[in-house]
Amino acid sequence: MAKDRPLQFSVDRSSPVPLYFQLSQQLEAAIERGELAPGSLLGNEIELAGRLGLSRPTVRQAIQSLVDKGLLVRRRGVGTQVVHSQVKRPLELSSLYDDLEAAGQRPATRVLRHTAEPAGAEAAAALGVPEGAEVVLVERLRLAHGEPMAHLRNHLPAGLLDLDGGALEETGLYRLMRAAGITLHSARQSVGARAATAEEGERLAEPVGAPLLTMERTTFDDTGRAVEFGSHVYRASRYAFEFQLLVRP
Amino acid sequence: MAKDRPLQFSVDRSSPVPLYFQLSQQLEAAIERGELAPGSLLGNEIELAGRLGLSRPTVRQAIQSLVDKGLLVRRRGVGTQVVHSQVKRPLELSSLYDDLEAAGQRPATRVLRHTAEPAGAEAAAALGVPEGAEVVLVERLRLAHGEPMAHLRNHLPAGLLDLDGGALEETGLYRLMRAAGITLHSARQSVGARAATAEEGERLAEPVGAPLLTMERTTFDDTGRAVEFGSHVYRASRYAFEFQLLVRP
DNA sequence: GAGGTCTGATTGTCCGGACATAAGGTGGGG
DNA sequence: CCCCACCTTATGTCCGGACAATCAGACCTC
Repeated sequence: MAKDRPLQFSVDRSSPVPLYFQLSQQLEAAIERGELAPGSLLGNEIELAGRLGLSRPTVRQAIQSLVDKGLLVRRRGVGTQVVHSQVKRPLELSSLYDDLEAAGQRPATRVLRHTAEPAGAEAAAALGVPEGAEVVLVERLRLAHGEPMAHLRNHLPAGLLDLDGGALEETGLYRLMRAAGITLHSARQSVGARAATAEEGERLAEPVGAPLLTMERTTFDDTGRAVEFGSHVYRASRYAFEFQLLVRP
Repeated sequence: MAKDRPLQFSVDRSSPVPLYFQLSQQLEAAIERGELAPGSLLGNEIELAGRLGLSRPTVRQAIQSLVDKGLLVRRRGVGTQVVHSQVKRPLELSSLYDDLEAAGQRPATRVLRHTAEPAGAEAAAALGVPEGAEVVLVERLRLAHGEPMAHLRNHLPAGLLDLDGGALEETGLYRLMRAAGITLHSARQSVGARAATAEEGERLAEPVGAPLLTMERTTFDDTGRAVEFGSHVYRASRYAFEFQLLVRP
C-alpha cells in the first residue's frame, strides 16, 4: 500500500494559514490534478502525521474537511480513499451571474427598474417586514451572448445595502452583498415551471405559452435576518439548473 | 449571560452512542422545541464541558455538527448562538415518495414497466456501461390523492439490485437501495422545463404544450459507481421543488 | 473445500492541556 | 467629546496520548 510515494506534502509553520487548511488544500489540489488516483488509499493517518510532523488530530481535521466536500471517503479498518465520481460543484448559493461567468458565457445585465416601493404581501412576508413598509425593488434582465436568459426581480429590506446602478450591471447581487459585509447563511428556494404570459414572452423573446423555469428564493444572513427575496424567471429553452448534491451520512 | 439555566443536558457513558452525538441530539431537540431561543448564547464551551463532565473537544464536536447543519453560528470572542431563521430541510437526496409522504399526501405508485433492456446512448454514458449493455429499466407513475404527479423513468445497472414489483409500488427507489446495503454518496442533477408532448400530456392528465418540470439525475454510491440514472417529468401545475440550502463558510 | 475464527491494520472516539486570535467593552489620553 | 490602547472573554488551532470498533485477510477446523 505504501509502495509508491509520488507526492510530498509540506506545511509552513510560520504561515498564519492553519496547518490543517494548508494540508487539505494540498490534498485537494493533488486530487484535482489526478496525482491521487480515484479509489487509491491515502495512507494511514498516523504515518501521514508523522511524515509531516503534525499531530493526528490536525491531519484528521484536514481529511475531514475533504470528506465533507465529498472528495474522500473513510472506512474504518480499511482506510481513506479518493472518491471515484466526478465531484464538481456541490450546489452552492451562487448567483446566475457567477454561473454564467464560470461557463464562459460573458453575462450582461440590464437594470430595468431600481426603486423604493411599499412591500406587497408576498415580499413583506418573505422579508419579515410589515406590509406596505418600504423595500428596495430591483428588476434586471440577464443576457448571455446578447440573448435574454432570465428576468430577475429582487426585493431587499430598505437601508440594507447601498446599491449602485453601475455595479448592478457588472456583477451579481450576492457578490455586492458579501462585499458590503453581509454574511450569507442560508436560503429557502422553490423551483417550478409555468407558461409564459404575453409580457414575459416579450421580455424574454419567447412565444406566449412557452415553458419557463421559475425560482423563488429568500436568503438569510447569519443573524437570521432575511436579506433578499427574489422571483426569477428563466427561459427553459436556454437554461437549466445543474448541481451536485451530497448525501449527509 | 449565564443568568438563566433553563435546561440541563446529560450524557450516558455506558451507552454505545458517542458522547458528542448524544449531546448534539439533545441540543438539537432543545432548539427544535424552542427551549433554546433563537439568538441566545449557548454559554461557553469550557463551562459546558465542565458541567457535563466532558472534555472540550467532545463538546466542540457536538456543537460543530450543529453548525454544519446550519442550526448554530459561532463567533470568535462572542460565543455560539442559535440561528434565527427557520431552518427546515437542507436539500437532501430524497425520493419524491418520501417528499410526498412527509407532506401527508399519501403517495401511490403504478409500475408501468419493469424490464431488462440494452442501454441507450444517454443511459449508457450516465451509468458508465457500454452502449447496448443490458440495464434494468423501470417506469413508474407517481400519484397523490389519486391524481398523477410525475412520470419517473429509471435506469439501473444490471444485477445491482433485485427489484420486487410489489416493493416498488409501496416505497421509493432510494429506500430500496439503502435497504440493499448500497451507500448513496452523491448525485448530479439537472432541473429544467419543457412543454408536454401528446404522450406525456395523456399520462399526466395535462393538455399538450402544458409546462412540465423535468429532472435528470445520476446517483453514485461511495465507491464512485453510478447506481441509477433517472429522467423524471413532473406536472408543474401540481409540484415544485422546495429546499433549503446552506452557504459553505 | 467450506465454514467460522483469530489477528493485524485503520479509523472512531475521547481526554486534558496549551497558546493564538478576534470581538467587545473599558478606561485613559488627546 | 472622540479616539485609541488595553483587558476580558470566547472561540480557533494544535498537541500527544489512549482505548474501542470495524474491516479484510489469513488461518484453522470440520
